[in-house]
Amino acid sequence: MDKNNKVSIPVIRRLPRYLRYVNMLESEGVKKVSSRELAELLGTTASQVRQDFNLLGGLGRQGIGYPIDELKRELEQRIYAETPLDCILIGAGSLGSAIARYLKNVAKGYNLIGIFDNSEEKVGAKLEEYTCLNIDTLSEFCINHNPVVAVLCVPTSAAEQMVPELIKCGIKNFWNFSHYNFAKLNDDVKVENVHIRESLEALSYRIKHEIN
Amino acid sequence: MDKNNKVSIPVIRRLPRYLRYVNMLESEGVKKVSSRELAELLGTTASQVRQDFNLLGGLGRQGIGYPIDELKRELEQRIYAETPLDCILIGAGSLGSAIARYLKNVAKGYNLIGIFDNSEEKVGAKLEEYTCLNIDTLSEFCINHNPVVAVLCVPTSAAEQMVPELIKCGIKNFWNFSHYNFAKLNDDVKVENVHIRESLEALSYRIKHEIN
DNA sequence: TAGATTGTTAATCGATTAACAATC
DNA sequence: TAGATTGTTAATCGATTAACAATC
Repeated sequence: MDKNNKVSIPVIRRLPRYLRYVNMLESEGVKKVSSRELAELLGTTASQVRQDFNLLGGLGRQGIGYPIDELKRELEQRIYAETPLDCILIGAGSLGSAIARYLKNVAKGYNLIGIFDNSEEKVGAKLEEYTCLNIDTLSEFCINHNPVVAVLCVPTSAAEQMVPELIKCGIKNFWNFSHYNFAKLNDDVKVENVHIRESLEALSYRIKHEIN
Repeated sequence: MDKNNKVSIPVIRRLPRYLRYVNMLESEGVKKVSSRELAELLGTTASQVRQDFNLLGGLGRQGIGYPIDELKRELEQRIYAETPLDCILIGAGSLGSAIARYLKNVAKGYNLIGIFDNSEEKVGAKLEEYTCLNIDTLSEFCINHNPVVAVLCVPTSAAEQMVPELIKCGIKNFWNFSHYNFAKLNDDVKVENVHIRESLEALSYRIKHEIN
């Protein structure tokens, strides 16, 4: 919509961060903030803050700064879906359980509507008030409930099988904790990867080679 | 050590990915791979693969490609610590439990030596064969066992309190799942952030604004 | 030899930072 | 008015991609 096309991925990844700090400042009763102050809090530059906020539509005022309430409203309006996004979780292991809990109790803009697993011991179990469903019932579930996001908390090999099926079910958005590679997929499929292993290995690399 | 200073953060984040694919190819019995083939698998460019692999010290051979076994050896040698890095986990909630499990059973190059929490119900409980310890015993534990990495699976407010204490205990490396901001900290402190919330919010932004 | 593919330099692209006129 | 701070353009920086001689 309108000029959002301008917003690049690096900027998008910074917006939630800004929102966190804006919320923090608001809860402290702060009414306005300058790009310099915010940059200092975040450990970035005032230039970057201004460049980024500019995309939000000129909320700032010369000599004054940015009004917290407007920043918050604008950021929330941009980030959160108007109607919560219905999502399903695939994989009810320990990570899946943690993520289910997060989606249910913390995440804004999402609505967890089902949890699936393929193992006998998991199916039927309770997770956060959800009964874990058999993966075989997935397509039927999707026809009835039309989830828009799938959260992948399964091993990569399982994701390999699941993803084509999920896409067949009409799901185009993925929050991916597996290492399944969406690279060569359709352009209209959106994926946010959380690659825990790669993060941990980057850390050991940096420790070993003293890179900050 | 030697020419590793050259390796930039973006490259470091790609190395674990290369290693995954190299392992995959090896398990399929493949003996050599060209930059073009690997690029296709990963969804990147042959140029980037060659640039990156060049930093590993010229393993490739013109007209042939890169030998899988040497690639694997070199990548592993770079990424994993010679001696596993002793680490402690702070926060035994559902995410902490999942991460403990991962560190114990999956992660290479790390050795989980203790789990801490501040809540009465958690302390004394068993997680993956570890008995959850009281956070008050942290500094004593650190004096005795000298962990080198702390994994933060606590809320941001708890991290705010904990981090200075952990640093006082001599810990300089952090795998951070909280939103505590290390920005203005000492230069010799290394942090890898896994910001789940920000990833999820970036996804909803992209869905809302149709950005791929 | 001819074909393939590297290593590496050069060109391009995009993101970050700096600068400064506009203006509150 | 003077000081502060924005919005925005220009400069810089770094990362990615392209090109090609070297060589297996």
